[in-house]
Amino acid sequence: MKEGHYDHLAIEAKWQKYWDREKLFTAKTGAKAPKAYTLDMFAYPSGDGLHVGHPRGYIATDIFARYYRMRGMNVLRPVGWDAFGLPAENYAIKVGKPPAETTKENIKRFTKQLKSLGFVYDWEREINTSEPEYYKWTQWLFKVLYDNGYAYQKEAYANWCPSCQTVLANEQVANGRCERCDTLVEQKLLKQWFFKITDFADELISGLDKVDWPESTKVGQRNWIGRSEGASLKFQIPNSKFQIEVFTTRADTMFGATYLVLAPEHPVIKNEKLKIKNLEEVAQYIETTKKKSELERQIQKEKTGVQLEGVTAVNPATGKEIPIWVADYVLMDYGTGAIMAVPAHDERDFEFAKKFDLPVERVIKGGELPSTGHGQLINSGEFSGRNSMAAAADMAKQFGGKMQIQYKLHDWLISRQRYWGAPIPIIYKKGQPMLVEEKDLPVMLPTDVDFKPTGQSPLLGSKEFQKDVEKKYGKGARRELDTMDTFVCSSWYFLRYCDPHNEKEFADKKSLKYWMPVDLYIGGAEHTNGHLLYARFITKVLHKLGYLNFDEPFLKLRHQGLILAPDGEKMSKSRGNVINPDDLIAKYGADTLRVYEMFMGPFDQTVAWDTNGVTGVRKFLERAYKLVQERKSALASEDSSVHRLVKKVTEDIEEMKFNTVVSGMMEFVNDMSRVKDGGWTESFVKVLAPFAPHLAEEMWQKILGKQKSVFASTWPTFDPSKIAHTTVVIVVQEKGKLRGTVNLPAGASKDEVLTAVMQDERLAKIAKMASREVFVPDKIINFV
RNA sequence: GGGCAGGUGGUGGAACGGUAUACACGAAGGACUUAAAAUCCUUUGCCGGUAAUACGGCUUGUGGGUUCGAAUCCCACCCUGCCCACCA
Repeated sequence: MKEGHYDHLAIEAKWQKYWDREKLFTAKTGAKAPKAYTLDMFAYPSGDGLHVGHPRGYIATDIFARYYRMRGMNVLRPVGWDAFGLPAENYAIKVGKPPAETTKENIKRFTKQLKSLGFVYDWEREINTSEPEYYKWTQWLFKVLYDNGYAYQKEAYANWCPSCQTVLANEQVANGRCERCDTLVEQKLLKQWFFKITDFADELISGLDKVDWPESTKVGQRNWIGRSEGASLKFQIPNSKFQIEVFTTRADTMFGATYLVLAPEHPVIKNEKLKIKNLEEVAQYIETTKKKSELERQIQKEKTGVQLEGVTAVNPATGKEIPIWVADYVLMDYGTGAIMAVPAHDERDFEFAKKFDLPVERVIKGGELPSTGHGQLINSGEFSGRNSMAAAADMAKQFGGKMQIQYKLHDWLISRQRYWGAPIPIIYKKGQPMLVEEKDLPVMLPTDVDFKPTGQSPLLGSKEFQKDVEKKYGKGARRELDTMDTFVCSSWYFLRYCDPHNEKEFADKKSLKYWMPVDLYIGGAEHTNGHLLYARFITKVLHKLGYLNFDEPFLKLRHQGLILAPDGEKMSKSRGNVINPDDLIAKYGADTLRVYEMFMGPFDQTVAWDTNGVTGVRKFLERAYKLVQERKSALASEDSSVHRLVKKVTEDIEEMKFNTVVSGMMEFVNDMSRVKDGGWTESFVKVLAPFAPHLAEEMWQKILGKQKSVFASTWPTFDPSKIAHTTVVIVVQEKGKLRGTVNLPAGASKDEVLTAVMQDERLAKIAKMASREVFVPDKIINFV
């Protein structure tokens, strides 16, 4: 057997059992020690298991949990399963077993994988969103929202995925396609349940100022919420009772509005009383846009449209009648689904006007058309001469409009026509919805269901589901058949972790007060406009209703970077480039995998997997193991290198610069191999411990002979006075170019440095030729 | 089109006003071995120069600027990745 080799399988199994037994990471609610709530975005237990990319974030939180523990903090590091939802259900359909069964199997497999990586989760707090003990409170949450007017039902166009056979929230549609299966999404008019997230739009924006999150994530949320200030204006259709309401951020350009444009879905078009002369042509246009819709909207943005013949509207500013068009560059989703077109000062309107030869009226002085900036108003009646920015509000008011704030954010559509989710706790009686009473929660998800999606809710055929409903709620009572979006389940799970087994409340106030908010949250950046927004919204609702004493759930958020396959592509089963952690753990050990993933590159950056790099890390661990064995009994005092190492590791962990922690430890081991001194071993094992916990525990207890876990020890401190080098290398430069170095005791004066320089013939020559020199103590002397 | 993050050896990256290329991978050579693997040792930015040293020059996407000194700060441009995208 080679030197330094260790039996990772035996060592890792042994210490994993030991940590379980010792319960070192069981969180204690109410303990005096400062709390550290360290959280991963919980996993959905898919059929594929973990690939090597998944644990990257978990390794980081595990490092923090162990590090905080050693710093004497009361650590909460919980684990659970986002078990409801489409991926789990689709997998179940694929293998032809009920999702409850496959989910259980998958969780078992995931659990084994997570344990094999040596993660110290507090398994006593494990939760599973698909179990009644959990979803009872998801349903309770729905009830709280409904009772307070934050949950409502409405008929509206909704994103329908024909493949998943369900509606989707806006956040689950990307480029007009279903985020899960990439199918083109259709618009369907349906009666659905919504959460009023738009009520919190402003708070969701302002709250971002008080959290420590990546700037890109904050920007992403602000853009998604899409707040803009403007005015709502009304355009009368002559000789009718119809008015077209538009939203504009540029009320100041009203005098330049030469036509109106309606979105194809605009309801007024369907009204027969409008007497559109070319109704057939219009209907045809609407039909074609519906078909092409999202697909052709990509980059080819050639404007199309049809005029509503025989119909005009009056511009309230000019009093002139202007034409009305239908065009798909106006979206029904945003504002009122209608715009006033100002071709002189808007690029899109300009393009449209050019194509269809519509009049262009300049109302702001200067610049080539279309000019989109502000400036002095012209051709604007009594407003001419004023600054456009300052005049906007006055103008809107003058012509019957009002100032208004508009958001891109829509209310959150939470109904799903799928089986594997929490049932919505609603009963219909004579078509009227009413809440299931709290004492009757949870509404159990039935098992007598063909869970394959059909477009109808799979719960439709269940007898079990409707059993006893009439007995409780009277004749004709029927349960709501849709289930909730899984993002509802995951919008509050971090609260449940504080008190996961509570049967009376979603979590008791004391536990919430003690643990929340989450101190460090790590997960993927893809959740920016989904989970992270929803979780903040739910927190704000519960805060407003007095259930919580904070209104931001995650104080510090960081995203781990993606790990790509060695070919530089995303890992996926279909590409066949997936690297499985199980194989690596079997061959090299969990410690090696952990350290390598932290060593690969900056934590938040995308990196490609390189299995060759893994062997380098394994070699490092073996060298370290061998060295600790050799030096354990050497008598010596700690020298400056170990103080420097402790400083570097401590500071870099805090900044999440794990890659340099590892390289720092590697350098240290390389240096120490040349020194016979052994006074550093304890501190070294301690700083290694969060990264390679099994090997460090082995070193600590078996080599250094300690009786207790290394994680029960205290994190080493460093003495700044011992860090300074006693001798320093001073760089000698000529006009900034390196010419040589001199070695001197630290703190040498300029004269002492000059004396040293003069002793070197070559450097002395340079010094004599210089007119002056720049001296930086202990660093550099530059002759100019 | 907009926003954000980046561009440093053959590769992942380090340094983020003060010796650029730490650490690791890969590659080359050597030791051990019948041999291979493993391990250990040495070399490894580019160009010139030399028998080999010595020695010199160049180099952090491109071009400017600030500075005694710039990968690092400022300006302009080019390229890559991610997110958003006809949002009125």
